[in-house]
Amino acid sequence: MAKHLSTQDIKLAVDTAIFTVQDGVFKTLLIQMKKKPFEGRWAFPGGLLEDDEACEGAARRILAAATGMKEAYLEQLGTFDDPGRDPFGRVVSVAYFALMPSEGVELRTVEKYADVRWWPVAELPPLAYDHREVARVAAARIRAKLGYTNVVWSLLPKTFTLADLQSVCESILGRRLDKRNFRKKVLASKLLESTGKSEKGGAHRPAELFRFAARRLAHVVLL
Amino acid sequence: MAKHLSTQDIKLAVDTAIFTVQDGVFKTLLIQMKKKPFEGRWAFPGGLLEDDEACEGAARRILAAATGMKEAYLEQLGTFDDPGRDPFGRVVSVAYFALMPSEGVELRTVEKYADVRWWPVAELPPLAYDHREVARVAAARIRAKLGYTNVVWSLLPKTFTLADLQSVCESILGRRLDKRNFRKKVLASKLLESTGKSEKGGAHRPAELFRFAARRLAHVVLL
DNA sequence: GGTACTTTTAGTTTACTTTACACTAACTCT
DNA sequence: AGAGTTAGTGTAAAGTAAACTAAAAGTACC
Repeated sequence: MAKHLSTQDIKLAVDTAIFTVQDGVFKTLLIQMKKKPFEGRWAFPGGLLEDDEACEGAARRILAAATGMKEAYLEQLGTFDDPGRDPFGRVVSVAYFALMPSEGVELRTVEKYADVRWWPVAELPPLAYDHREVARVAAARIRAKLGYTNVVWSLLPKTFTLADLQSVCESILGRRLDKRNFRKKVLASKLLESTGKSEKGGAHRPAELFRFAARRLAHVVLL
Repeated sequence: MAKHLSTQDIKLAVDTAIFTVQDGVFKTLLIQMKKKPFEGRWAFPGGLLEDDEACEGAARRILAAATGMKEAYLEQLGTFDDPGRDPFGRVVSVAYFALMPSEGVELRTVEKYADVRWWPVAELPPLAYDHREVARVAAARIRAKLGYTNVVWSLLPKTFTLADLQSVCESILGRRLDKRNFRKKVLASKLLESTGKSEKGGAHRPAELFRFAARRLAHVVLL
């Protein structure tokens, strides 16, 4: 029951929290803001929703603008709408999270921002708006999802070794896994197929290179 | 990068999908619409977000208006924003789902709606907007959540028998569970405590009445 | 060219978890 | 008192998860 007519002076924004694993560290992309009152503060990239634009489309737009990559796993995280979250007025944010391999990404600093960087998820700087909460929710979702789906493919390049795969899982979970049990489970899942090739280069036995049989989200118990 | 200034003629609505289990059937509350072009169609109750109102508050307001109940489990489901979802214009809907016991609920038909009814989730009528999709996502989330949390308390009255609890789980999952294994797991979880009383009334051995030790969301494997 | 070094690869045993399954107990109604 | 109905209980078998050690295949160095 509306007591007063809703003027709906509410704006809709989309924020995209982009995650990767780089050098064995679970990281997220933050931009450094220029405008007050958040001058110098870090935040997830985002922007207002354009007319007739779908939120997911906006999230992809933001993703491409920041990384130059179009291929990434993208999922809606949730909507953050605390009336006090934005000092400029009532802005409701639909947050998405994206997962991508770190290989071949060149961060693009655009005019709008002072800087763009990958930050270890475990050591984030103070964030603008309610982005600390967004980060918390996103990391929890990703960790959980790793356990009951095969999303991890979205963080790896086209081919990879079992050690690479295990390392990515360990980085996100923040704990070590048993190598033999890990290999057993992953191979038994039939999600991977061998490329026949192997990775040369180290002073050790070369590792077989695998690829994912299908890069589509499926529910599987992997860990 | 916005090509044109965002006029943001976008409106924000909140819809609340309310679920219960009644007579062993998993049901959801639908209202019948009066206004065209959805005249006669069924939909989840909802409405525009008021200024300075938090989405969750709006969801609670809608919940109370439809059922008279204030106590219910409430969780954000997701935001549905397909530009074509509402024929009246661009309306983005933040959807919530609620779980409540069916005992003591009196549905209130308000002026705004032609009718209000509980509908079996398995046999929904044609729905307005994209509410079919909302229903699908909500039911999937509830079923999944039943497996790794204790949300089921939100569907039961203060005291209940183990048979009641099992019946509610079965109704939502849509499959039968083994009585002895179910009792074993539930009792081992330490989530329940006995009230000491038992349920009289049937022409059979009376069943012990239990209550939940804590009515707070926790992660537990129950099924 | 041989030896030391490093990482990959593979299988078994043990503990635990899950599933399947059938009878007795307690009460009501006639 | 007997028939009918639901509540309440344990055990064995199968499957899943966890712990654990040694050989294979390459490179680097001498």
